[in-house]
Amino acid sequence: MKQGLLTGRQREVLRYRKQGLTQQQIADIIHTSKANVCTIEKAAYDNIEKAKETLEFLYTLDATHLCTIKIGTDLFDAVGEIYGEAEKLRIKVRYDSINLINRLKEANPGKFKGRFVREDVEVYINEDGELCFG
Amino acid sequence: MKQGLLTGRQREVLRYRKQGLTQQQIADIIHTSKANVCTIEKAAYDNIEKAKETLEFLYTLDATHLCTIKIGTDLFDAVGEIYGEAEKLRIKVRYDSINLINRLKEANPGKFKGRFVREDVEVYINEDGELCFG
DNA sequence: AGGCGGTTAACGAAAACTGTTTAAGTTATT
DNA sequence: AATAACTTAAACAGTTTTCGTTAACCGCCT
Repeated sequence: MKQGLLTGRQREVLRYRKQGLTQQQIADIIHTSKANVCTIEKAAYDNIEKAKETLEFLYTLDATHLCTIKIGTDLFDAVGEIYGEAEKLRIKVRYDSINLINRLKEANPGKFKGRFVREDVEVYINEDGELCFG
Repeated sequence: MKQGLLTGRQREVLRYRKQGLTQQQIADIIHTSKANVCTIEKAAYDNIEKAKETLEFLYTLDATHLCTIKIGTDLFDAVGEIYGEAEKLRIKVRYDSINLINRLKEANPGKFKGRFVREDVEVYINEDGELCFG
């Protein structure tokens, strides 16, 4: 039923969508509700997103540990720490402060509350200055 | 904890492995057994494989439905059917009989028993003669 | 033979995922 | 304004993953 991340249902829906069918038309064909088709389609795109992120991680696996942002840290201090540590390694970070904060928040939304870090965040950097968080 | 397909544990193990540590060394660091490190690493590679397959599917999403191999069909008849239908569409299949059978079996091992099909198999083809099965 | 690196199988518990339905909400088109 | 297309959220039951343990197994090396 499953190849890769996508269930049989999800592949089915994506194919019909590629053919230009509406969610209602697909629902009729596969004998379910249009709401369900919507859910399945959404789940499919979530899975595709996950697949991309996974391979993305592989490409940044050559990164080395830069520092740990401790719980309770202010985001602006975290940025300073990251720049400081990167400088020690003589690596130029690929992001300015603003983008760095955005990347931090996007990487793990649950770990941040306003300006503060709610859980330790590991920071990794590769020789190109690309960052990733774990 | 999860980004993409990989759990935090899995990313952790992959990073340490990239640094050249043995499973036993990693087990000591993360306080578990080497058997567990092995399992986690294997699961990580399974997930990476899944991610690749998922994106692979996306690239073949432009395929159109070619035919349905009905349950109980002999594999060799299935091959004939696929060639026949492809010819109707004036598309040259990218595989000879042998490779076609291999691709069929690999695509969904559970659906085949010896020379026979145990479950309906949908066959799709794109304009390059590339096949995929659902 | 014994140590080391790696793998596998079996099993339990907790967590996450899947397909559905129902119901309420957009947005776009006519 | 009305309809169609689409989105979202909550809740459910069933299934699958994940992490961990224990114990056994293989190949290689000195």
